[in-house]
Amino acid sequence: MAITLNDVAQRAGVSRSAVSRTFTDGASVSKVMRQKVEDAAIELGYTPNFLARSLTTRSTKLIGLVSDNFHNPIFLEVFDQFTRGLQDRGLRPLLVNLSETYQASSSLRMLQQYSVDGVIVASSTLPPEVSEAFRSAGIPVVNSFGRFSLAPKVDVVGIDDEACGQIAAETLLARGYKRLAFLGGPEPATSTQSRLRGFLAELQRAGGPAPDITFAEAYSFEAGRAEMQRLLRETTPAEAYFCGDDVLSIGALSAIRDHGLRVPEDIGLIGVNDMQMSGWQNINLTTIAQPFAEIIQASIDVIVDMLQAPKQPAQARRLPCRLVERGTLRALP
Amino acid sequence: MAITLNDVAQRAGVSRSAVSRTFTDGASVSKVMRQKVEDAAIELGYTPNFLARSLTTRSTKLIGLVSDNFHNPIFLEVFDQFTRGLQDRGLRPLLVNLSETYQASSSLRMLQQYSVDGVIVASSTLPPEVSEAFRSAGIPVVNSFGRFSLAPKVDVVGIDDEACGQIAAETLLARGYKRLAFLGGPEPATSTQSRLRGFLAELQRAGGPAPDITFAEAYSFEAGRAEMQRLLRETTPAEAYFCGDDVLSIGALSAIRDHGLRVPEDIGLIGVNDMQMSGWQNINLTTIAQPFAEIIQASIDVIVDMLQAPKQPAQARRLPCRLVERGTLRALP
DNA sequence: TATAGCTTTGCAACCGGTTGCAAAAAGTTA
DNA sequence: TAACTTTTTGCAACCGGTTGCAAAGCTATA
Repeated sequence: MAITLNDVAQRAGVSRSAVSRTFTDGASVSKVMRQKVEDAAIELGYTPNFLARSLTTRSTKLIGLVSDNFHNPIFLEVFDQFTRGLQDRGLRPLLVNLSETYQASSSLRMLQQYSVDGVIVASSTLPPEVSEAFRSAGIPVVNSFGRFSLAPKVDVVGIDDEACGQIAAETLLARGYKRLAFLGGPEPATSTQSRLRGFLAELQRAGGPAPDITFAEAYSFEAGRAEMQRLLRETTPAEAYFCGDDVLSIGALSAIRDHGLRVPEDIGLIGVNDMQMSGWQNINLTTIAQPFAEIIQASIDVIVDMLQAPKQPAQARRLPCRLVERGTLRALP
Repeated sequence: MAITLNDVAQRAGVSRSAVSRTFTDGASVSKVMRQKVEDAAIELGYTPNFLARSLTTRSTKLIGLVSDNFHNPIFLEVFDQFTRGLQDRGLRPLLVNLSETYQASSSLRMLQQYSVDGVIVASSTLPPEVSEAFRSAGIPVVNSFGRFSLAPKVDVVGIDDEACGQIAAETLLARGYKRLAFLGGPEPATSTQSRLRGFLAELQRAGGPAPDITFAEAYSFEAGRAEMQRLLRETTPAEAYFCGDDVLSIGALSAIRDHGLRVPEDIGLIGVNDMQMSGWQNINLTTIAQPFAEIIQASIDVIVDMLQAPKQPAQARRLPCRLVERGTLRALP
């Protein structure tokens, strides 16, 4: 059915190896030979079978892209950039959706069966064991948006969550907010914990007051809204909230406005991520930007390096965040 | 490095075929044999190589998922559901990002090289030639969210865009709006044209007035906002706008509010899609829902059917849309 | 023109599996 | 127990490629 190497060889009247060689760069073929083969190939519409090739070359150019984060709007940007970045380097993303029902272990087996060259685990919420399992299986892996650690078991590229908390604290204090609060993402998430730690440390250093601390159920609009509704109902709200991420902030924002209060006049809000939507004029969220492009670029670089020279010791990279000022905090005095 | 069939055969003291047979269902193996092989396989940690297998079985279980729509928030939901649906059927999505810089033709060649079993083109904006190229190459293909046609060249699953326009017209008229307008997506997009046609037809049928007609540059927040800003600046706005899609509507909404007008008191707005965000309380967009889940399910069914019995004549399926009432249109009188 | 050195080519084995076929083993029946 | 079925098993060829090796073909030098 499909045209194979043999067909081309026969048509061109040469050996199979000759055809193979014209299609692998760096191989030695004379001009005449190459011409004959290419003519035949074009005539027949031949394209080499990558998977058959992978059998001997031991490289499929397939990269497993696994994530559990198919609900947060930031992931549109993340997928877009990952797929483009991989494509640009001749790699192909094999997508794995690791939502509740799917076992991490079965995804490992599956990606093994497809002989992926490497795996990118793009998630800030999956436990480190997921990435570690790939590494133990001998598959190059990088955990994008993962947690920083000094002696990581797998390569990690992410932001400096503590610095992020610190920036939030500095920003709020500089604007004269006194009663501060932390409205984090899911409490067990390591990103939540690190941001909280950085936030508290900076407040303490600056001699600021201890903030209220609560957690939303998830990094989602609904969870942010629900938690803020609860806070407005059951507590005296703080002057300003440092929220777990942008989508959560937007949920909180909607709860505050529905409660008849104004942002930033009555309550200030600062998020994390700077997803595109946060810049929309009807949202206009002040936030701490994650350098998505850099994180993704670096993750791909790490994987590509591992493909060439595997087995370097694992390393965690922290990329800096930066404040993006918009309209949900009052101005500097 | 990796454990192969041979290793297991040797360890179990049986032939290669025996091992192969224990791992292909429907093959004849005795209990004793199977036990021996399975023991050896577990001991060695063997998993069959899917790609090597595909060489003879001619099935990779790989499905190309190609899209150019990595910016519209609806595609998060779409990707989530596609990946899960495919996974549930033992298929694997190989993602292709067909943004500006990438040629459709090169993606065809690439997917051919990876011997994908089929391709899903998930886009309402890519030209039909993209899907058709796959079909001519003999690869089963379905165009999800594509344009309906009576004699399609490839299988299509989408909504009834004309009915969608009709629903919009009925809805607006029923609420007593008089000066109506159409603020479509990109003018050349076939979805835009069909919705407009349905909209106009229904208005005419009902004896309503002819609407203003303009188009945004893209299905995006910025484009919707920019076009609505222009309309507010250069024209007397209509009483209600039927917008190209939700994200465009939200852009228009932000422009209207920034202009000091209220929705729905001064201007009404109805979108298309019903993406999750449209239900957020601070957006609360009245819209016409696309049945995403059904479209995706049907698309996967179509592909799966084609894998079993290829070469049915192509067919276009239209799934019904339905009105979702929220807060951007005034109430029924 | 003979010889050495380099490049090009084809052969055959291999990558990790599957599968048709015939021989061997097991199960039935008389 | 012999003859006949049916099931299980291994052999060997094949899927579509790559690659080490040695033979063949060229070019350059003496």
